[in-house]
Amino acid sequence: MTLRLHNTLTGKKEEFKPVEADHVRMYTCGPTVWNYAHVGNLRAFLFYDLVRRHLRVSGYRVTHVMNLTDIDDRILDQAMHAGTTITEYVKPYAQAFFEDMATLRAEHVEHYPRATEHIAEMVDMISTLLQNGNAYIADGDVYFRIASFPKYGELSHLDRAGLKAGARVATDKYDKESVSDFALWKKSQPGDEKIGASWDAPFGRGRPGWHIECSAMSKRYLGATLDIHAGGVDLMFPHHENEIAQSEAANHAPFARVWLHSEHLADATGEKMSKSAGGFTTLRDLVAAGHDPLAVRLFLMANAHYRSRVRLSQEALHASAEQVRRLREFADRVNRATLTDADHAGLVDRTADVRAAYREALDDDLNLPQGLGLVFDHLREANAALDAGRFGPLNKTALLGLIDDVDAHLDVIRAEEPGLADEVERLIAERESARKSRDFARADRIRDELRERGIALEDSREGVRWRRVAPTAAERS
RNA sequence: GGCGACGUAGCCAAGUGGUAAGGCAGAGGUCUGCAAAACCUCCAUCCCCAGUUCGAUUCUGGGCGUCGCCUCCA
Repeated sequence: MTLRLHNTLTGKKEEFKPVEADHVRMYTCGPTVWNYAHVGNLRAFLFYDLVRRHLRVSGYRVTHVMNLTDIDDRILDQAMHAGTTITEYVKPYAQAFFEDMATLRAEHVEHYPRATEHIAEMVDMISTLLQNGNAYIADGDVYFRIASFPKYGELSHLDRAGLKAGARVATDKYDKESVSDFALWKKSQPGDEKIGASWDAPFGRGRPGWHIECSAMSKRYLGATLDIHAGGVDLMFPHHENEIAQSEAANHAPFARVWLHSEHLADATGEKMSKSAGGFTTLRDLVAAGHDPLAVRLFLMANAHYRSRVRLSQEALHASAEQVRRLREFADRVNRATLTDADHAGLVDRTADVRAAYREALDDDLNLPQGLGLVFDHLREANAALDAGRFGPLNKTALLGLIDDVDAHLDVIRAEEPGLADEVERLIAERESARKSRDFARADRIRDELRERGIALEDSREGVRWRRVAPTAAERS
């Protein structure tokens, strides 16, 4: 069982081997905090979460860095219009990002560096590039000289000729040597000082270009060579390509050994969800519409393989919610099961098989959808054994193990429920006494009442159970 | 114009050279005071055409369709 990952650099699945045997250094492109993250962004972030969780399952120690881009053209524009500084402007969105990640149960990563707090590192790297002849100053701006880096285009498999033939390469309004040279440093513009977007540098006062932050910050926290660098497919070109050029030209070392790119989330019409295009959905929108964040998590992470496009839809979200419900229902059932002396031996064996197969699916380029399919298939057999009363201690142990394995990635099963409110408990007791006296009308009234408040009751041999469900339509309107 | 991906049941989706996981939705049952949950049963021949092969959904070529990147973007 070895972990294999699809490396964009080679276009193939490769056995994963970090530089240091038991330690993985991973850098992932985080949010630009100029607005709320939309669910497409969140898909990428949850993909990172899947990667880091599975690396840990695989026995690695992980040092994971996710940057926050807190300076870029959009932020500058917005801060300018709002009449505030970029630092102030960005605050609520950075906070919202962390809230969203917490809501979606993404693990905290080791470092969340912000671009504006690492200007010194960027200035250093730009200086090096200038000294090495990989960069030049033109009219106060500093550009990377692509002609000095022959490997340029290797990641995105775009050749220079293709770039030039591109219909929409920016017109040469700057004094660049080549149209595709990109900015490392932009000289201060009139309004920049007022919004706090200007810094001193040996090559003139200004602000960093977009790409340099990732090169500088990854080096600062992880060193010159990363084991894994991940991001959305749209970052492949030019962002990641530029990172490679800057880092390798400055460090004279390979930048990232494995590149992972997650596919887009499409909106309901099938088009890429994009902030600039207007229509996009945030986590807050979905929650406000009554969707369970855990269902959103499962949908984004496991509805489809990370390298295939998915379309956001009510049906798919509902299907994910049902899957969460079934998994939790099952875990609960296993925990409460009345055990028999004899185990169901066949089931014990098959649970072990499924655990192994699940692990293999994840090891095969993180195929969580396939792994989950195996698990659901097995749930049926396990539930049948539970129904039949053939369920012993080994069965329980094995199945709890499987649940743990799955939840190591999904983290939707054992997410703690809010405590049982006293009032709910009282109403359940009340309903029980009504049922005993065969006053079913009253019993049903109580159950309906709770249902409207988002609590479903279920009667079973082991007694009454309750669980949280989406509030009914009557409740929401 | 260049590069690339995808097209599997009503919907989402995994997958393999030997006649296609799983989930949602739907139908019929078992169980239940009624429900719910759970279980049982049913529900596809994999866009089209040609080729390779004993055999292709899976390989090759062509076609049609959808989408992405080449520009800020997860």
